[in-house]
Amino acid sequence: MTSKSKTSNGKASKPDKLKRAPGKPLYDQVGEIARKRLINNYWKPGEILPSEFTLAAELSVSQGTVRKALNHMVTENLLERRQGKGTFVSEHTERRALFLYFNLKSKDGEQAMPFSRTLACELRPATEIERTKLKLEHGAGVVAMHRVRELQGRPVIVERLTLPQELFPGLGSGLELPENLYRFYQAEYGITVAKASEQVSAVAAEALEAQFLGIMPETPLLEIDRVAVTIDSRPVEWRVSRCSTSHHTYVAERG
Amino acid sequence: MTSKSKTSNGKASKPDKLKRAPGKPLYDQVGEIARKRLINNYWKPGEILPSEFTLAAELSVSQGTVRKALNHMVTENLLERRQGKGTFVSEHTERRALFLYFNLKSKDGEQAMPFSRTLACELRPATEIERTKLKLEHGAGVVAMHRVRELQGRPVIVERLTLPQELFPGLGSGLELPENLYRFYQAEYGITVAKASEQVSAVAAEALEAQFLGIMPETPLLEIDRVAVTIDSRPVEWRVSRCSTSHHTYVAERG
DNA sequence: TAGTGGTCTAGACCACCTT
DNA sequence: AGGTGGTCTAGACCACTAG
Repeated sequence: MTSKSKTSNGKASKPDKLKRAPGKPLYDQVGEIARKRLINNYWKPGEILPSEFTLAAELSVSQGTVRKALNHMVTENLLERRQGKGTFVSEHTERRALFLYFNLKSKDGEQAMPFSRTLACELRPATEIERTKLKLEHGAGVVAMHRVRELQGRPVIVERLTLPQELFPGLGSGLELPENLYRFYQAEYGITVAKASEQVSAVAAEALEAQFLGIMPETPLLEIDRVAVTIDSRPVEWRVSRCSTSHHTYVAERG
Repeated sequence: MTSKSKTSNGKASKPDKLKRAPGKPLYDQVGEIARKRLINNYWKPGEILPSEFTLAAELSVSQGTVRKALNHMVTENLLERRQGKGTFVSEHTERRALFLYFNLKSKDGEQAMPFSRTLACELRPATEIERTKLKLEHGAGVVAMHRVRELQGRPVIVERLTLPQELFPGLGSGLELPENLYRFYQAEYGITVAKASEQVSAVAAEALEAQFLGIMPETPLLEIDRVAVTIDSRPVEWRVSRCSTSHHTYVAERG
């Protein structure tokens, strides 16, 4: 082991030339290196990447191979390309929060911005279901929050959020939470939500929920159970939203 | 107009050479031609396409340009590629129906096949809401059907389907409907569903629905309102499914 | 062995942005 | 003018499938 370089850690420490590996296209290897650089924050949100030619030279592949790898990451919303300027690491902007991670639309066609009030925030040990959802060890702690979210001035969502305490040190000490949480996670804790899985079902409103939403108890609500994960699939947030669907619907495209 | 050929109709009648157009990449033009050939059934479901080189020669572009156009259509599930064999027009298989267009999963992890019983089927003029959903003219007729669908032997979904009569001549004359409707539309009527938009909300079970599902009236149900469209975005089917979510949830991936 | 799609390269030119 | 990503080409070689 005379070489100091490592091709596998994603650092820019003069990686060895990439070699064709059986069943492993070069562009996948380029993609893995790029992913690692995002994961370990060597490339940070909002920053510009080296040009395709620079990366190609660094990794001893052609520009077209780098291009294919980066384009794939663009389809995953990890990178953004701007002609004439360069390739940038995606940030959690307002637009992204709304289009990618907020799927309640008004039945009257309007896409409304939610406004949230945080009701409570506590630190405590994870329950069993929380450990399962967030893949936590026995004894791990969580930050648990409650919110009510309004659309067009009307309370529409009551929400319970659970985060691994370990990933968010200091969170929960009576501070005002911003509207765009994923941007907050990214900016304050270096944690980037890359995708989320949702399970949707119908439930009856409990007494307290009904009060917050200004509806009758037992009214049918849409329950969205979401686990958000990082690029490397580590769970970051468990969120259960209960939504009044009298004026809004949850939308999805299929196929 | 001395030339008999038309580059715009998607037929294989010796199209003119494609030319670079401002703001219109060649691969988009190739994609448009390929789409038209799918739309007018010049290339039929299950059939093999000419090889990349053949298409490239026909359209006077390079193989790489054809490749880019076809790959994009693969991501839209319009085509399938099989190494060493060729490129094929997608069919509505069992797999596709389940993975792309059936999004209720058992909470116990099992992915169950639905089993459907058709309760009623009638021909009648479209209502106003049906005309809106299916983009029909005043006075147009529809085929309206009712189904109950079971998962693991348990009735879980009551479903109302509405189709434009014009697109499905002869449908509704007391025939048994198959489980995979989209394959049926494709095989019997040459109509291919390419994608669908869904609006999900929570509703209370009506008396009759409750009876069919073996639950109490007023139980919260998940309502999925889906409009399915063809490659060229013409509405084909409006489907409203009301689902009991005691043992199943609707799943979606975001980001 | 021949044909197909899949990978990779090298180079040309274009469109856009910055200086 | 120079740098960036975007398009397009041409050609080489590989992997898989078929007859």
